[in-house]
Formats: sequence, structure tokens, C-alpha cells
Amino acid sequence: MASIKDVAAAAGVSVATVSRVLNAHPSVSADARARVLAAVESLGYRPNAVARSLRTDQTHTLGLVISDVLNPYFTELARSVEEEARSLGYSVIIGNADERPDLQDHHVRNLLDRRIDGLLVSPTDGGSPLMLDAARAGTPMVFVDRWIPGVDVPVVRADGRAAVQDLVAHLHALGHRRVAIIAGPAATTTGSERVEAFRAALAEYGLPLPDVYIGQGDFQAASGRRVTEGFLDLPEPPDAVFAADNLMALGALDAVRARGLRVPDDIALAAFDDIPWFVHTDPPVTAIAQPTGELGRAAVRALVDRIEGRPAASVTLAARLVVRRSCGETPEKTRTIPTPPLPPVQRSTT
Amino acid sequence: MASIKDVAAAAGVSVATVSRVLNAHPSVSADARARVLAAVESLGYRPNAVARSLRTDQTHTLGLVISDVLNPYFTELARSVEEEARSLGYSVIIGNADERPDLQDHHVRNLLDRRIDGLLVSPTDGGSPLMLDAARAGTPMVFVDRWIPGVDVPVVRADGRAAVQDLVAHLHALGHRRVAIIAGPAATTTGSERVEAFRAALAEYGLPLPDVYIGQGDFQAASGRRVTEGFLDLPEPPDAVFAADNLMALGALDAVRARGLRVPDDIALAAFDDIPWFVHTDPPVTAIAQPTGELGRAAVRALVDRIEGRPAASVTLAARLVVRRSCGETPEKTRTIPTPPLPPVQRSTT
DNA sequence: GTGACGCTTGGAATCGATTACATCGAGACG
DNA sequence: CGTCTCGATGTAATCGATTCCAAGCGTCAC
Repeated sequence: MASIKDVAAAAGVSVATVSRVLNAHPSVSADARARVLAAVESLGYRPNAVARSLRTDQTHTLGLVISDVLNPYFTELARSVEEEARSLGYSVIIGNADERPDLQDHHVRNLLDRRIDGLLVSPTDGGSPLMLDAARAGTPMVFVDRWIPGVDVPVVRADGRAAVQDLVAHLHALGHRRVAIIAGPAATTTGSERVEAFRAALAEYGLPLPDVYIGQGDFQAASGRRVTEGFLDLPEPPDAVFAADNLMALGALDAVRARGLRVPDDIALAAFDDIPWFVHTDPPVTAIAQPTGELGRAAVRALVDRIEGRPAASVTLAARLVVRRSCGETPEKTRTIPTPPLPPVQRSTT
Repeated sequence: MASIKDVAAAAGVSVATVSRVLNAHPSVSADARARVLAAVESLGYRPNAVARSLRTDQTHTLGLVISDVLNPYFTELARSVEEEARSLGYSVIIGNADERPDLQDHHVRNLLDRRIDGLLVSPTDGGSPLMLDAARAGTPMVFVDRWIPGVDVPVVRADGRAAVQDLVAHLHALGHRRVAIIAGPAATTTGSERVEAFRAALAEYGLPLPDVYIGQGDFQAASGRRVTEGFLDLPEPPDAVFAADNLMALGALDAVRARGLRVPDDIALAAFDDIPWFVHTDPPVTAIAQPTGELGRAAVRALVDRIEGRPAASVTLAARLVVRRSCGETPEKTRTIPTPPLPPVQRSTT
């Protein structure tokens, strides 16, 4: 593959001049510029990004470590991240942790070795020493969706509390009183926060959230299935189940169907994270929708701010409840739950 | 960040010795090795992959350019690709073309600039000069799922013909006679092949595939919806629709529902590409399942063979029909369609 | 006429690794 | 005891870019 030397030779100039032309440095004569451009064209020359990165100490690349690519929520997030990054002149390398801390570490290490300019992480656990060290060492980093408390890194996420309150109001209005939750791993913020928000909202209606109604899942479909089976085996099964993510809701649907039961007649179901498929499931699933695209874009902007020396801001956006049929038919007049506007509800500087 | 020089200084040896230790070169004394390892540990040193790549002219990285990350088929493919690559010591950088040739080109160029060791592509179109040139110039490349005819590049894909025949048999058995297809872009092999396979299978039953029953889609949900609306507006609408991918099937489902019609009572629906969600849609969708994971793994193996100087083989695996309820209830005895075994049906060397 | 200035240009150092080649010392062997 | 061999190590070139510095040269003002 042609290098800058070949171009220089073909154009009859030095490599310095070729580099200047390529980097739009002003002091190059029109003549030299033309000859270089012609040589570049005829040789099909493309600058070697590896060499350039070594010299400039910048890769113009962002790392994105997500918990699970197979989760539509994260693939949508990844897509918006890539889009925004591209518009700002960055590429992104995605690492899929599959909810496994060891894999997450593998990817973080790999990305750091490649000297990416910044890291976007949705942590699978409380954070390995590796990641914590990187953050402390000043690697530009931003947490998205999930975060690790006590680490000085901006966080871009959705606040689902209001939406969870709306959901509980919805469930209560439909007469559900024994409500259960399929929680995510306690090591993740989204895992514990959603349970807490649910519990708090329930308390407002005087409803308890007994321990047997808190199932421990891992954000994957199989765990949703397993936990739901456990619920159904209870002497007094819940009459409504809230899954802390869309994949576990899918598993729950599986489990209910396998028993020959029906949603919502036998048991109501709701999920955190809305996805296109929920419109088409049987029945359509009531879900809490995050502004996923905006989350991804905001996270990239924050990270790039940090990389380019500007102060980076944490961002919290509101999630909202989308009512469908999986919790039961709503009387027409209460069909529309008042929802807060989508734009930021909070914006704090870090 | 600490460099190899710092390690050398800390260990009291030359950079050459450090490099030897790090690369498991045999002629290093136990003493020197221990001192180097200690220095590496205490400095938290990690080799700079950028510098290493520049020197060795290898990045141990594969590029994967897929047509649409939001399509579950491709995200599953991407996942299996990354997995297999990782087990072989490679990383992968994913580029999402979003079915847009210009974006596809952007990513191919970007990956080439980064000097990836090899490229896995599921082409969105007939191939830009850039990609064709790269193939001709000897960049290790493998096509996966879709391919470009006339280019000397190994292809790893699924052959859906037998499964399409099974599907047509199934539709015919259920009494469907006016069958339509939502095709993918003619510029893609999967776009045109699926139509041809469908037409051929139909012909065996003496059924026509008139032009008005061939809708032009682009593998995205919106086009499935649009095409289906067109079908439903016809003076004589089809009684069965076959969508050439899962996203267009989703769009079709939308369109049918929007008309207040029901699947399969008013119109039957089947899709190419099976995904977990199809089990849970209303009704569950009959689909042709590709061995997606195996496809991804085989593609990586072929590409790595090529990169490491071994001959790379094209691989064709069989797809199979998965019958659910979206084409109508099957009489119990014909419920199970005989399916060919999953393993390779063909294996040719390129 | 000449010094200063500004625009172009090239030479060479540099980024952080790998690796060919040279060197050095110790042990083996005749 | 001289020499040969081999293991361990260091020196320096190299990969392909960017960029500092110096130098060449033309122009202009004084």
C-alpha cells in the first residue's frame, strides 16, 4: 500500500509538503498542492491512520462498552452513539460485555490498549480495578444508562421514577394489588434503582413489595423466565409482574405461556424499556420508554466535550409510560396517563 | 502513560529486552525477565497497540460491515462474529451501513484506513469501486449473508431454497393461492434470490407470481408497511404475504393491523429470518430460520484462514422452515415439515 | 545595494513498539 | 590455553506519519 513517501516521490516534493497538503496547512504553493493531489489520486493513496495516531496521540475513536448487544435497547443506543460520533468526526468501537464482568474488562483493556480517545460505558457491575484506575488516571469517560456511584465520571441516563409512579397508578387503577418485580443485578444501578422506585411508588398506594415478590434476574430472557416460574409456583402468585428490562419481560411472557396462562387475564405484565416489538406481541406490552436515541447522543456530546477540553455535563432525561394492553383493558377515560415532557428534567455539571 | 522505555529504565535493561520478555522470546535470562515483569507490574504498563501495529503491520482486528444493526438478524450475526474472532485472538470493529451505500463506503474506507487485517462484508449494494478495488488489491475479505457476484471473494451464506419450497408447500396445503412477496433491494443477492426461489417453488404448484404481487422493499420496516398497504389496496389482494426479512414482516404486521384485518384469518404472513420475538407476536410468525451463529463463526474462520495464509473456503449452510401460526392452523398431521439437517450442504474451495 | 521579511520547502527528530545485527562473556573441547 | 559456540543483551534501523527548525529565495523598503 502506498505510503506518504511514495506520494512525495511521485509529486517531486518532500514528505513534509505532502503532509502539509493533506492537513490543509496554509503555506503550500498552489503548484505543489496540485502535484501532490495528483499523485495522491493516481496512487490511490490513503493516509495510514495507525501511523498518524502514533504521532499525534489521538485516534479519533470512542470506545463503547455495552452490557448486551442482543438487547434492542442497547443496539438502539449503540446506533445513536455511532451516529452522533460520526457527525463529530469520531468513529466508535463497540465492546459487548454480555453482562459478564470478565468480558467487560476484556473490552475495556482492549480499548485502552488501542488508545481510544474516550470511553463510554454502561457498567455490568460495580466496576473492576481496571476501569476505576482508568477513570482515576484521567481517561475521558462517561457512563451511560448505568453508572458506578462514587466515581467522578459524568453520567447520562434516564430517570424512570415518574414513569414508574405512573405505571403503579395504572396497575392500581386496574385492580392489581399483588405486584411483583423481576429485578436486574443488584450490582447495577438500573438493577437496584428500578426496584427502589417501584417499591416507593407502591408504598404511596399502601401496597407492600414482599421479598418473595422480588425476583433476582440478570437482564437476560432466561432469568425472566425462571423468576416468573418461581412467582407462579408461589402459594399466592402475584397478579402483576414488572420486568426491569425488555428481555426479562420476554422470558416472563414465555413462562406464562408455557403454563397455559394468559396475559393480562391471568397475570399482568409490564416492562422497563420500550422496543418496537412490544407493539406486536400478544398482547402488546405496556412499557416504560426511555429516550434512547437522545441518551446516546447526549453521552457522545458529553464525552467529546471532555476529550476536547471542555467541561462535561451529566444529563438526566425523563422516561415515560406507554400504556398498551398487557396490564388489562383501561377504562377509556383514564387511558391516557399524563406524562411529563420528554426534554431534560435535570442538568448538572460535573 | 508509561511506555516501553519507562519499563526498560525501571528494570535496568534495554527496550529490546523488555520487548523480548513481552513477546515470550526465548533468550532472556530468568533474572532479567523477573525484573521486567516487576517493572511492568509496578508501572501498570500496557503495550501501545498503535505503535505495535505500525511496526508489525498487523492490527489483529477484523472489520465487519453490516447492513443494519437494528435488524436482530444482523446483531446476532455480529455477536457470533465477535465471539469467534475473540477466541482466535482478533477484535472486531463493526460498521453499520443502515442499508445506505454511502455509509457502507464510509465504513469500508474508515476500516481500510485503520489497516484492519481483514474485512467481513454483507454488501448493501452491488459494490462501490472502493470495495471492489480493495478486493482486487488483495485485502483479505469474506462476504457474509449477501455477496457480490463476479468478485473473487469467499462467500459464507445460507441457502434458503429448500426452506422456501417447504414454505410454499405449507402455504399451498393451507389453501393459499394468491401469494405475494415483499422483496428486498434488487441490488442485493438476498433481495433477488429470495424472490427467485419463491417464484420457482410457486411454479412447482402451478402458481403464478404476478408483478403486482412483487412489492419492492428495502429490508426496513417502513417499506414492509408501505408495500403491504399497496397489496391490500389491490382489487384482488393476495391471501398470503412472504416478507424477505424480519423487519419488513414487522411492517406488514403493522399495515394489516392498521386496516383492522387479522393474521392469518384475513391474510397469511411469513418471513425470512427467524428471531426470538416471532414466538411472541400476535400471531406467532412462521419464518425461515438461518443458522445465524454458525454463519458468523464460519465467516470469521474463513477470513482468518485467508489472513493467516491458508486457503479460504466458501460455505453454504441450509436454512429451515419454522412453522408457527401466521399462515393459518395446520392440520395436526402435516404440522411438522421434514427439514434437512442443519450442517453444511455444500462446501467449495475458492 | 542591502537588510528584513515572508512564503515555501526540506531535513530530521519523534511517537512506541519490533527485530536484525553486533557484542560480550562463559563454558566446552581439542 | 586458544578458539568455537551459544545464550543474553544492547544498539540502532524501521514502520508512516507530523512538525519544529533552518534555509532558500523573491520582494520590498530604505
